[in-house]
Amino acid sequence: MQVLDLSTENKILETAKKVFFQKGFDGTRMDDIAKEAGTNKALLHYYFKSKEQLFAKIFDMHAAQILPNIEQILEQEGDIFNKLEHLVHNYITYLMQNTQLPIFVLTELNKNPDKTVAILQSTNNFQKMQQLMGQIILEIQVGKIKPINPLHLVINIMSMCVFPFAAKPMIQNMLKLSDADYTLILEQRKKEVIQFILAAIKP
Amino acid sequence: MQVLDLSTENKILETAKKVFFQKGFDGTRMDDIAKEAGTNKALLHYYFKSKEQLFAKIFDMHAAQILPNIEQILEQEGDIFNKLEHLVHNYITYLMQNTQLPIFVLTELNKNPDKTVAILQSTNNFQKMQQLMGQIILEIQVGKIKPINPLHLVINIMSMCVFPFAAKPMIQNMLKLSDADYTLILEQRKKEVIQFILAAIKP
DNA sequence: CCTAAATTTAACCAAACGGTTAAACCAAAC
DNA sequence: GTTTGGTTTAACCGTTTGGTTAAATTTAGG
Repeated sequence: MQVLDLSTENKILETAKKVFFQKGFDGTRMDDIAKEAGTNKALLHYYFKSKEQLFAKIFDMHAAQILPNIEQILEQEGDIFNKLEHLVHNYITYLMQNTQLPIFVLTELNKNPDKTVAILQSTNNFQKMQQLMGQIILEIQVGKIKPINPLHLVINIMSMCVFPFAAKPMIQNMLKLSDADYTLILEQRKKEVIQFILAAIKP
Repeated sequence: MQVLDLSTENKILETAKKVFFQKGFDGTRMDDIAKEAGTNKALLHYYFKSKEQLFAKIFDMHAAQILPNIEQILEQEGDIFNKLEHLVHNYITYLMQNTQLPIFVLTELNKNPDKTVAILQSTNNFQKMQQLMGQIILEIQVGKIKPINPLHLVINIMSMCVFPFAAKPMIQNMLKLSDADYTLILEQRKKEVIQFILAAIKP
């Protein structure tokens, strides 16, 4: 939930996010956004110049959030296991409040990989990832976790957290799950996923 | 690679697959397909009636392949660990030859979840999944694998296999990997993923 | 108030789009 | 060689789309 800023410009941004998230760039009509925002097309162009620029604004504002907030995790107390537990828990919790984010970002990034620069700029996530992976290597050397390629560990963690959101319709159909079932399962995964990971890496 | 059937109809189908996979339904123009197939728009309508029908044909022909071939796996010899190893290996190997398939299917399925019916029809995958999960439950009772919710195990396996294909641009950027690096990593995952899974579920 | 700037609206435009049509082409059957 | 059927083409059509424009309305400063 967020406080409503009813200025026209913000109303448009809010609506544009909603529509772009649902239908993607190509599937979205400027008129759709205008009507749903209770205004008209010319207004969108007045405030945001073009469809491309409006989309870019929405994308830039949200795309980076598909990555886990590693900075916050690294600063926390506790051992590596505690940190990973927080990572998974916070990550899934955030995605449950932004269920459309993964498929939106993944789709648009795939269609135009150059836009990845935007994600890179906003957070210097590469260094954070390097830090996390460095920490994993240290723990391996100390024998606190099993030898494992940290690259694959990181990819595994992201996969298990993000994929169930991007693949909801597929998994739901494959396993015949209702919407309520699925929400429940996502909720369970906050614990299941970290259990699975710890079982895999604890010596 | 597949043998070329140079009949116009097949040339169109081949090209349509390529373009739809790259740009999705909304991003694809009938003219794009026509030109790339070395023909013209009227031909597409002559053979396939409408954009929707042409797309439906492509989607129906390929969508089901995003699910792992469980049937083949269940029939194989060896214990559950061997079966899972084959599953992961075959699955990743197949996706490496169809890298665009996951993002294509996931995107279109998300935009129109009703189409999931098509996947359901072609393979009765639900029963196969139930069989696999039943087998997992049995192994748990015998104490051959740790107690784990088979639903989450199945989701974890699919996640770790499929996600790296759907999220290639994101992961590549996040970890600063070249295309060659990434291919190598996907190749490694044929072994890494099953290792990770077995470490997590072996008692 | 009055004015000037910012905001909002409705009408309009050209290009792009999916789709149609009628004629041309071409191979096999007679 | 002519007919017949499927195949291919170029030209065309109506609608939708992103974008523009000029006028109308609201807001803020003097």
